[in-house]
Amino acid sequence: MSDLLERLRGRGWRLTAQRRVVAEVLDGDHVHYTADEVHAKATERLPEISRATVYNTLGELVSLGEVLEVSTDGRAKRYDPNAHHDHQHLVCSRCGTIRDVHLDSDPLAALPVPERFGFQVSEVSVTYRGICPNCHSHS
Amino acid sequence: MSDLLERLRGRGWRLTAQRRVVAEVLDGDHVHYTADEVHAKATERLPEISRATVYNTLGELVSLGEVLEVSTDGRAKRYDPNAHHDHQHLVCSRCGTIRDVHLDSDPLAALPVPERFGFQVSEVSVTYRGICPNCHSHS
DNA sequence: TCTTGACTTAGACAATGTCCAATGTAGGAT
DNA sequence: ATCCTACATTGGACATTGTCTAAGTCAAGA
Repeated sequence: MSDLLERLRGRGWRLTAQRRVVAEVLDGDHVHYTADEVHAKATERLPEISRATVYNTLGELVSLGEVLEVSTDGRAKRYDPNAHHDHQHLVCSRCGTIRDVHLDSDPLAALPVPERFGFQVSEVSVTYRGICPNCHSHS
Repeated sequence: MSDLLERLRGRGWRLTAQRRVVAEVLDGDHVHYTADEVHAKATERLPEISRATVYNTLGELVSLGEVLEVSTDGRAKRYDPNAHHDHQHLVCSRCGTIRDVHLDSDPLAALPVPERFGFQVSEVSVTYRGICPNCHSHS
């Protein structure tokens, strides 16, 4: 993730302790925290970081295309640092955990042109829901 | 939609003016209101209806499988009365309007079994995003 | 028509997210 | 090394969306 910080600095991002901490928290694969979870974890390393800054920074990372915003339920959005690998999500309807998954075929191809109603379609997201093995064995 | 009311009454639903009004508001195709929009429209016909009742009734309709809950952005959930026809959604990233669309192929087939990680997948939702013709011409 | 349990209500509360004015600071300029 | 200043951060008020509860109301069966 440190190359991320380099890349952003090259784009004129001012590098602050707060931004570095947020980026560090998001580091890793299969990480899907809510904004407040990111804030809680960031607070462990930088106790005075404010909620507003975390929201701002996450929003910037999303605009810059470095992080994906995932709204799986109607609850809090989750942030996915794995933005450079095309993937979709598999969500457990019981416990809410998320897995990244990779598809066989481009879901955009499944939408016939007449069904696009003149929209310039630029993005597709596919969410699979089901019960994860862990919840299933405990039921 | 009046057959809906009949069906629900058969399932032990007590038929009240409030529930009738909510169902009437949801009547129609390509209707995707938020809960508060439903409340506003319901208020036109039944001024004293409360927000809590609208939320309750929508929740019941969803549990009964008569209405779909759609969370397209991280904002308010929208309610889709077209629950009995399999379909997906196309959302305008600018103005937020939603169209129902129908796919060529089953999106479940695009997820290879090894990518299911032992989940019992029961549901798929596909959301396409883009700029609608109206927003595009006004840009 | 009476009765009763289900329904509705108003408003407090909770969770998530946004905004703003005051303050602080990264990094280029000197 | 220090100074400047535009950009970043802060805290707290506010907004939006949704949930809960206690008290009152009513649909529909007896």
